[in-house]
Amino acid sequence: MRTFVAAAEAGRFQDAAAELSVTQQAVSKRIAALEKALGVRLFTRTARGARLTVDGQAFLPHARDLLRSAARAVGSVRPGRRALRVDVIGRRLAPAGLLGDFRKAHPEVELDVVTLFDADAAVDAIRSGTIDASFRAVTMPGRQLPDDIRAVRAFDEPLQLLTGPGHPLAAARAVTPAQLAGQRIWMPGIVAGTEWAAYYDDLAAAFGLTIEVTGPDFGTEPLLDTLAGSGSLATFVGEQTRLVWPADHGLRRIAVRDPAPVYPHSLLWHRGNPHPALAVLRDHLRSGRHAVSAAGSWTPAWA
Amino acid sequence: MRTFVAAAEAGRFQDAAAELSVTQQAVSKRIAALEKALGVRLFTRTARGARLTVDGQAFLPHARDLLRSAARAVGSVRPGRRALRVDVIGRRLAPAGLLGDFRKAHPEVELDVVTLFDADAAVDAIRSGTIDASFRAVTMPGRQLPDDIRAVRAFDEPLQLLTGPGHPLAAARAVTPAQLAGQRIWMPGIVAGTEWAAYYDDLAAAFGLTIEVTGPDFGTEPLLDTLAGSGSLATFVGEQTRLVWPADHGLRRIAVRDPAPVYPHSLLWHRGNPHPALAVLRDHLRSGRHAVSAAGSWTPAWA
DNA sequence: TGCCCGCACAACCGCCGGTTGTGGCCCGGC
DNA sequence: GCCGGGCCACAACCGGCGGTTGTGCGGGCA
Repeated sequence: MRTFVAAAEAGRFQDAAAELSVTQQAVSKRIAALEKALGVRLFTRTARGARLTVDGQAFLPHARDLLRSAARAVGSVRPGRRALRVDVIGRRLAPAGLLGDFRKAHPEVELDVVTLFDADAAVDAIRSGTIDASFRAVTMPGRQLPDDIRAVRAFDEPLQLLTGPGHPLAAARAVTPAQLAGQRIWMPGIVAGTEWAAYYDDLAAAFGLTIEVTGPDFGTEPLLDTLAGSGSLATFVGEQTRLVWPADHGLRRIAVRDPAPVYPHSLLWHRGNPHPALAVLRDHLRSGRHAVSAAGSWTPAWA
Repeated sequence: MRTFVAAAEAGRFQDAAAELSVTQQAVSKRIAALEKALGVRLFTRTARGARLTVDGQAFLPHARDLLRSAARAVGSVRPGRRALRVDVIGRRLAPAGLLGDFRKAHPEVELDVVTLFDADAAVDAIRSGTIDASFRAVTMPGRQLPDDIRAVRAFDEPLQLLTGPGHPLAAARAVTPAQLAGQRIWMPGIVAGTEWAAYYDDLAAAFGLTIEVTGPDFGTEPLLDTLAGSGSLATFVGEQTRLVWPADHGLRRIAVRDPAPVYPHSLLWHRGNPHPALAVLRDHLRSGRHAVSAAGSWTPAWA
């Protein structure tokens, strides 16, 4: 591909060969091999060089795109000056959406999103320089952040109740946490010891809820299927969580108010991290309308 | 890259090897070679398979992107079911911008834009199936379209006058063609015998203009430089033409009215072309607000 | 603790992709 | 019209890349 682009730009195989530090014959063989693989002729050979055919013209922007893609791929892991790397809890949760907004607002910033196992791994990765920042709960009960880690409360995300159409609360426009006492709240896939488990433990204790965090995580589709078919099960989802409906199950998202439980997303980073894009991200968080803890909301005491 | 993605998805080199119909050792060597080339470790090898490192997680979406890019590249020249291929006169002129809008409105359509030498080549390419459609002047004086070519007037693009700050008309908000009689209009790079030359010939004859189409085309930058430094030269540009200012030269774009010369862009295609995206493009042209010949505009008699 | 699964290393080898050498074609100049 | 030069294709050659088979090793799990 690189040879093709070089030849297209130079207009002559010989110049492309010089550019790539190979012989003209090597360029000729490379182009011939590419043409054979594609089944079309990319250049018309003349006595004064090689000009693109129509197929070649159509192919050229795709070839450039592929080279750009390859450069971005290398740039994402290049030691030293790699792209900004941010850890999020889940790809479909609010932090991931926020990073999507950030990407749109700053398309020039190379950004990679990863998901680490837990908050401890995230802190370790931040300290070792493996990642640049992490969206996690700022503090866990009984845990203390190391001195070299900085954190800001980035934004709070209200929780909503997700139920099937047969649930007793399905028709409600909003519910209070007190109304949920006694209801079965099912949160499979929550690993004990993580900040999510701590959050839901506190939430359950504060309002007398029954939250089942047991059970393996089979993915969202089976969860949604089960919810849709159950008349008694419900689960919590973040307000900004984007679900992919496998089909229309008649699922209902119901606001929770008085007080509204909100999940406190925070941004963690290393004190001495010099990555220029990190400052851009922090500015974006500050300048955006990422409201923090409106009145009438609930967060755990440790947040 | 394909091996990396397969291994990341499978979680085990052996399964990826089966998927790719090679041995496990080959996959191991490929991954090792990629890691060596990148200078980072992409997988952590365990007794139960291979899991992505943080670097590997960051790399994975870029690898997928590269594979998609490669598939698009192949798709652009795949004989039979290739992407929709449309010829435009110039990459910075209105038809190219229109196709950009079309791309945004229909991101699912694979679209390639090419530029053929002249209208005859475009018609030949349409008849031979090399391209699917062409934005060209629908008819040339004295020429007749073949029976198997369909054409619709797609949209008319008003011309503007482009001058430097020292030009006598630089301060005008609008001019009439009659005012331009005697002024030097410079249109380098227009090849005699093309529809552009015919258009400007007719325009010059209709209003007594002096249009110099001679001279080779050195690109837009030298043209803009010359215009900016000249107190007497001017040129025509399409209203929707996007110029790249090399620097702020104080260039002025001045509307032309009473009547407004408009360039009649048309879409040409082959009667029997079954490409599904071609119908989408034609629908897009019909449904959009691509006004044709408003009152008070001028076009050549042959349009 | 022993088995077994899964990846790495070693040795081997075919062929891919580079080189040098040469031929042919097209265009421009004399 | 012939000659010359520039540019690409073809041929022959060869080293090493990338595949194979065979084997070693380490870490879970019974």
